[in-house]
Amino acid sequence: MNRFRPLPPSFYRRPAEIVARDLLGRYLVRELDGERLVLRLVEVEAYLGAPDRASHAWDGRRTPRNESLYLPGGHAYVYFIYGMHFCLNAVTGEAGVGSAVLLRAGAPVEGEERMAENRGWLKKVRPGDLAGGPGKLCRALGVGRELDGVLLDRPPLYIAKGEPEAAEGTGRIVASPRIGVDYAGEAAAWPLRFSVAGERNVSRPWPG
DNA sequence: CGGAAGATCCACT
DNA sequence: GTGGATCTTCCGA
Repeated sequence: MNRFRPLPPSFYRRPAEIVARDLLGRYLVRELDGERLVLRLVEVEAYLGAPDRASHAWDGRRTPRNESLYLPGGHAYVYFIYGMHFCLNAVTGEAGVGSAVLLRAGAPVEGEERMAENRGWLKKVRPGDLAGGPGKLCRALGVGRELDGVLLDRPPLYIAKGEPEAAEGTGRIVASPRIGVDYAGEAAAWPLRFSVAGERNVSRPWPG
């Protein structure tokens, strides 16, 4: 049987924080030039949409850049940030909500060599840091603007069942405040960053 | 219209 | 710990 069967769109049509936890341990699969690149998701963040000041959809904001954030759950939202980097999200909930899960870090499962090549000028590819951060993750997988708005249930980009952490209970899942959102008032403290305890392939250590 | 800052990362001190 | 890369959006003049 296929180890990399995609999750259906219905998986994503739930609240972002539920989907975020459920995504930990899943396989993020990218097919690139006939090659299969696979990361096991170890760090994600939930963004809640209009009520969440840290979200690109805060207060219902709509711009050309974030348009795909309002698609139905199960689509990709890829955006360009700091004039340098792409970030990949899985849109969650129903169409028009604007909630999503940012895929922050993954551990290599397949295609590690190619992913290291993709990193290119984002060099310093050290063990445990191949995709340890949202910009690095996109760079490693060759994810760019052309994948903004695609459905995540088929090649060339999908998320497969993998080895979900949530299925083991919450013992291995750590919740903490999101990274780089200090400007977001109360929302900055919401514990919407989720990572796998003990994983070294994360963007930053855990608090405490 | 201009300046500032951002869901980032790297090089250097 | 600081500065730079330089796209996109926001806000004040």
